[in-house]
Amino acid sequence: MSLNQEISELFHSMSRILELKGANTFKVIAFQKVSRILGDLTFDLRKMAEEGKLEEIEGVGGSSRKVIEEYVKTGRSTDYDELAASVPAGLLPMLEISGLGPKTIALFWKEKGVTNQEELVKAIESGALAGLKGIGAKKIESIKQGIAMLASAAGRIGIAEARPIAEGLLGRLREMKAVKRAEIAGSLRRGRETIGDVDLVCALQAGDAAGEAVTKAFVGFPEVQRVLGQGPTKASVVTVGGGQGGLQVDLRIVPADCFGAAWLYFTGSKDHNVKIRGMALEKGLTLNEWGLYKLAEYDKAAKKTGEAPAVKPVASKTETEIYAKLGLPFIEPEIREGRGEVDAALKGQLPNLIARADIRGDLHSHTTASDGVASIEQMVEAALALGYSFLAITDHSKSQTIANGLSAERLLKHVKAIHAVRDKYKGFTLLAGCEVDILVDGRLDFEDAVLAELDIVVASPHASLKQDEKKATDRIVRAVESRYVNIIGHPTGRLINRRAGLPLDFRPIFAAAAKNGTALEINAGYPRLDLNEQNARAAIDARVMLAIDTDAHSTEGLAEIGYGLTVARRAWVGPQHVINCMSADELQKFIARKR
DNA sequence: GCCGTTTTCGGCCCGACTGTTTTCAGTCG
Repeated sequence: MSLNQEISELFHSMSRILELKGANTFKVIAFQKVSRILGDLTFDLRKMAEEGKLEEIEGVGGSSRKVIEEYVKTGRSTDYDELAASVPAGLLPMLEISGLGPKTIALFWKEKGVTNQEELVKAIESGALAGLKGIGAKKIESIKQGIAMLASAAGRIGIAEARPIAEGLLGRLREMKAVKRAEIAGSLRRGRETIGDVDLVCALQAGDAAGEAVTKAFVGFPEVQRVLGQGPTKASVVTVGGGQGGLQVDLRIVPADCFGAAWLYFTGSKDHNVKIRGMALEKGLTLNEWGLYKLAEYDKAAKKTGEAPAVKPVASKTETEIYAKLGLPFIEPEIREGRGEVDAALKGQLPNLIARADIRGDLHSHTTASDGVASIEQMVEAALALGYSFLAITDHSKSQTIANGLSAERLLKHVKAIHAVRDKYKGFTLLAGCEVDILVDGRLDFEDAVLAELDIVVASPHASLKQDEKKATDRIVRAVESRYVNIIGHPTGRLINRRAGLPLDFRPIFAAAAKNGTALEINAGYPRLDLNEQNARAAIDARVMLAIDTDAHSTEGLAEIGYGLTVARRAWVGPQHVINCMSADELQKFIARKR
């Protein structure tokens, strides 16, 4: 774990302990914010600490600065140690139990001596908790369910697993007459690589007060395994699919006139919402899921649960309109993470995010020559159908025996075959390449003389992914420095929720990549998505060029670039950062410059 | 704990649902 991650987790733990101790909520939130911001940083905290610049980080004040400085120097924090000693360590994991919050955990601890989850289960079974103030039979039952759910939950599930489930439910909602519009919100809309739950927002037809009927139908959909809550404006369920314990889906229903406000609100992130709500207050406005209102009018207006307040909003129908009234341009959902997007928007410095139309070709693909299922011609036809002007065929090298990797001899024959196909497609640039293995010590799987015959080289790590940081980093740097390597494919080799991948120190890698003109790949294939968004953003900050490739093994695979673009957009990447957005000529120059 | 061209003190986003309540606390998002 990197130093930044360690300190981020330290602050997370401190915020949790403070929560349990019933500390001022805003102090809890302040530490949570520090934790999140430090976790997202693209630069090293040690350097910031040494230069005395910690308080320049938004959210870091005097107290947090001291904690960080001490930790950087000594690897510990006396503030944290004191806090940790003040509550039983076993209480912290109990906060993960759904339906059980800090107040109740503290109550059980102080009144019944419950200090961990095991003791909680015993206390429930023995009936020891009955009779405590505010604790009835239903509450006990809900805690029991929460414990069972936690035990069966697989944690956050991947975006590619969650999206089909969400779209299935959306389809059913959209078929209902009372429903005017239904959309995905939350972290799924923002495109996070893993999803804790799915948020859906649904607008009713004008004048239709059928919210109750919609939630009733929703909780009865065949995908629904369990109903967690249900009212006229919202419902919460667990679906059958989506990991071992099912996937939680929250539906929120609003009148059509409030759709923009609700969509904005439920898309989040929480940090983004807090920021723009603060801006609203500064302008004498207040923003909630119903709309943006003049504060004075809003305070006086009649309000009923589940209904828009009885006052005309300043804006509410579309997100664009609400942003505009706050003095902001539209902010793309992928960057609504409280990572400086609102300040950038205010300064007119929002990034021009890369879009599907900017992609002119794919530089990492496989054919039947190794482990793909399509021929060279079929892949070219598929690329043409996508409107691409170039494609690189990059079959595996010899070490990948399991993937039918090519020997030098087979590779050179394959190059000839690719060039023969190339000559048939005028105006299209077909590159003969190879996805060459980066061996354990950073050498490549082919001699330079072989690589010199190729139009483009993608070098990727496939084996020995459990090296220590030093070895792994040296290995990748060596490949970056090779004059024949144009792209490092899936640099860490991680698989979301399955394999951590190489523990790389990216700073020397970025420095070498920028200096040598080697691009780093965002592999668009799920569950790779490697580089991830943090590393991709740090890469462009370090002036490294990126490639976004599908690593397609079929013609259909070539079309699946969406999640790669999502990672890039979340990393504030624009077309100017990505070699797949170059013209074929510029790309050839980018490759030639290195040799 | 953090923050500031209205503020160095006094705010900090806010609503829905549940359960245990006779008017609200806890939890969640």
